[in-house]
Amino acid sequence: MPNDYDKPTLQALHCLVEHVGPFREGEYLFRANDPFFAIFAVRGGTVKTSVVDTLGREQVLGFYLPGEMVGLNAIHPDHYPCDAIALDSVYLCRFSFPALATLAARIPEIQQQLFRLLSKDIGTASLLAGDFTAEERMAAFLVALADRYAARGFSATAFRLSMPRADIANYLRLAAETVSRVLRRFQDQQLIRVEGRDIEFVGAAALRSLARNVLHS
Amino acid sequence: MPNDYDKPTLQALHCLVEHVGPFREGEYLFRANDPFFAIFAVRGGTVKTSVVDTLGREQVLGFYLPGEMVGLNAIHPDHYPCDAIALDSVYLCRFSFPALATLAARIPEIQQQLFRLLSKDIGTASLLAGDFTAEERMAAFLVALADRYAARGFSATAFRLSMPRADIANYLRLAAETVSRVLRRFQDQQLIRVEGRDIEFVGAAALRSLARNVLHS
DNA sequence: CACGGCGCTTGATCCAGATCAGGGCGACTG
DNA sequence: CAGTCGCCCTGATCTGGATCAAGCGCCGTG
Repeated sequence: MPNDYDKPTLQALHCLVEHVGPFREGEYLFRANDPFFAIFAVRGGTVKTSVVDTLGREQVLGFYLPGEMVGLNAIHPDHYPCDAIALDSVYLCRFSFPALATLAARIPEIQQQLFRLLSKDIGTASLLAGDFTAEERMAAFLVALADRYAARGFSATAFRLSMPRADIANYLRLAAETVSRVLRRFQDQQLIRVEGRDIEFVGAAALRSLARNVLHS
Repeated sequence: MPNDYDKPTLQALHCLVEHVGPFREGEYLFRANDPFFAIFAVRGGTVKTSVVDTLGREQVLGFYLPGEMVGLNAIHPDHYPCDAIALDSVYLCRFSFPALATLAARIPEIQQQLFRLLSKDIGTASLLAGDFTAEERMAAFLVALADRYAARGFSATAFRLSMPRADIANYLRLAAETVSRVLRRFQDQQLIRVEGRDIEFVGAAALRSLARNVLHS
């Protein structure tokens, strides 16, 4: 979250936040249909959200890195519409939503920030929507991840994927085999270096131009 | 918008709303990158939103029926991220967003309602995201439309599509030819009756069961 | 250290839906 | 009312990515 609030605002926020964790890999932060009561900011680790349909098939909705908010899509239905699962060791800040909404009414900056977070999620949700090629989707995924890491002060050219190939594939609506093949092709074309879950950008510009159409023109 | 607000709330809302229109078929309500200043409620007609990528190809993001809100996804980037185009004769209510946000800070019900509208859009944005068959997507589209019409007091079993096939196809990430073929198949299977843009549900239950997985299980 | 199991890769085949091509029909327009 | 232009339908072919089917390296476990 932005850190340019004034003193009393920070203090108020401090009162209603609660540190939770660690969650271990595979643990649920919340499950679909749990009653909605709080939103979460990731402090450390990575979270994935997903729904499972009638019966079995999982659908990955998103990944959340440190500094990002989980649970905003639960405000409307008033219960969580998806599962949230730790991909590694996850630490969170929990914000009671009723308390936060009350605070938002008193402090316009908070309200504004919430509006912005919500509105932003509408945009990112429609990212994976288009009909793009496997290459475009993969490039967009990598570039978006890099940018999000960069925004938090991590390296934008080398990082480690915290999710298995199967989850990436599912998220991008591809088969795991296709993810493998596309990554290999990218490596052959000197766009990236891949080693297991470690990614290094070599031709960031070319990668970005592939991603351009997806990251929504 | 919900109509169970108390008197002073209604009065306040009344002050910052402005009736605009009519817009004629093909006219723009706003364009991508226009500065954000207001959100709109559709009073009559149908609006589609879309983006066009570097150069040419249009991507339809959504359709808005009477009673629905357009422009919520512009709050975050602070300018409209898409075009909004009238599909027929469109009448709107325009809400200045700064004024609305100020009001929301005074009246918790308004704030809550805005949060809900925003959160709801996150959900619907991820509807078309899954990897579903052409049949599932089409069924989901028809059922969702019917439900939205029903929610506004129109018939849930017979309605007129206000958009051309090409827009439906684009929205569902299908080819226009596929839309044609699927509609015909539905008719052959006694699920619907189609005549040009007029749709009538015959086997609503079967249609719903097709749509079930998409309308997100 | 052998044994499984899991995550990842690679190759071969298959198929849903895109694309290409053509035709019909209703609505404006001169 | 003939001509044109959109929009819609239908058939034939093509293709990107799914699916099927192995193999391979790595790690935890008996």
